[in-house]
Amino acid sequence: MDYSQEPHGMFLMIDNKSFYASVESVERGLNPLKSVLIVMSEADNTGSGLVLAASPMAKKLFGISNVSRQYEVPHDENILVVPPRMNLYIQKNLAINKIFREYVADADLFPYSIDESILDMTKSRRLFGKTPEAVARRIQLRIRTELGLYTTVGIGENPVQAKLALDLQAKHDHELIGRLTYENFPEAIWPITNLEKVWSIGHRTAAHLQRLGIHSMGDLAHVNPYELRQEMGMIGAQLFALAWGIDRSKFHQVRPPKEKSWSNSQVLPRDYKVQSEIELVLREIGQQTTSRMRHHRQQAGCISLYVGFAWDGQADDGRSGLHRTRRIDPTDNAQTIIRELVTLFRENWEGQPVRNIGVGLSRLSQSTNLQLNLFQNPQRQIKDDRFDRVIDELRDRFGKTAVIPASSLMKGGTMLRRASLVGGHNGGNSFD
DNA sequence: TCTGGGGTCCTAGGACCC
DNA sequence: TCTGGGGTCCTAGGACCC
Repeated sequence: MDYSQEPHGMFLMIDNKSFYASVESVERGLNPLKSVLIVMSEADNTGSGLVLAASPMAKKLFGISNVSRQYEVPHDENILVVPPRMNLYIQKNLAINKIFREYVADADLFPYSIDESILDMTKSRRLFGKTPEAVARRIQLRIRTELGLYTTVGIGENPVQAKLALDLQAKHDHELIGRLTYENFPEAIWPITNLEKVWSIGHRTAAHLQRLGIHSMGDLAHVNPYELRQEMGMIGAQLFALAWGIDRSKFHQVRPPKEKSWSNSQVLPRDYKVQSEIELVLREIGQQTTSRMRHHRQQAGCISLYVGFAWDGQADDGRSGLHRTRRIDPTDNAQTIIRELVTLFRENWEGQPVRNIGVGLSRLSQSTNLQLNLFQNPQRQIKDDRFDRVIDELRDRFGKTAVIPASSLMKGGTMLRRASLVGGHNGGNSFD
């Protein structure tokens, strides 16, 4: 493989070790590496809590993993169980990225998720250390000293190498640093046989590769790339590049995509069988999603509805449900969007018990002035629109529970209970 | 596994147009 | 009309990530 045409930069992918659990430990004056602490979601719509994060010692001593269920967590007084405070984690994430900006220009910093960022240090590396590892240690120390948090760093010549170095090496390294280059890539990565561990290979793809006789990253690197592309489409071409540590797409894969849709979904506390109850939740979610979108001064040209059915006792792998999308005239009017959602639901639902409801808005565009629909009473439309905006404003100023539809107090409504959640989890304070 | 929640991207077939 | 070719839009569905 000739790497001379490939980009040779210096990228750091930095993540926070057990981020939520570490923040909670620091807040309590505990060392994040020594505390035995788990952050448990209190979202009670399913009745069973979810472990969002476990400290390294909680994982080691009690075998608790990040998405453990409540009932899997042993009862032990040595385990500190705390509720999530999403807003606090967002604040810490901002503080961390502020430190990163001292090492790279704004344009070379790419926050990837709440606990991961990519730094393109190709231009600035010489300023901060002799070797990439030295630069990484320096940044780690800064964050450790200022915020008390431990970070894990993957170093690569391109973003994908940095990501794999982070996931596959740094997390097991005693200095919490991993480094991949074009040169050491085969030695480091090809022996991997548990393909699911590799970023971008999920359960289904791993099984597909197994079926093709590909049992290791080395196997993947030595297939005929044209045949793989034939078999798996563009994914096949990407996987082949991945096996060689090549990142042709630059940031396209690793970079967090720009918001192109808004969606909300929830698991219901029980199976819903009554149409009016299902539609009530559907309206609430429609209202919520529309409200978020409008907050960003956008309107939607496409709506989608997801209705997941209750598990019927069949051992079917795939969960049954219906997913429908529909083009609409671009609008940011909640009543219009909700009407479309309900219509879509009624057209497709055949009475199955429902456990999961989701709403998506896409084909977004900047909403300018209200576009009047020719076929409806203009006064009514203007009034609807003004009403929506007033509600948004109240929610912005006084929180999401300031104004809720009276219908939400009815049986089946979940909005009130969920209003204080951030990302589906407890926000931890009243403003977000 | 008997249900967490919010996202994006890719593929394929049908409808429709010129 | 035993039958062209290229393109776009729409919808459904699959897969993956944090």
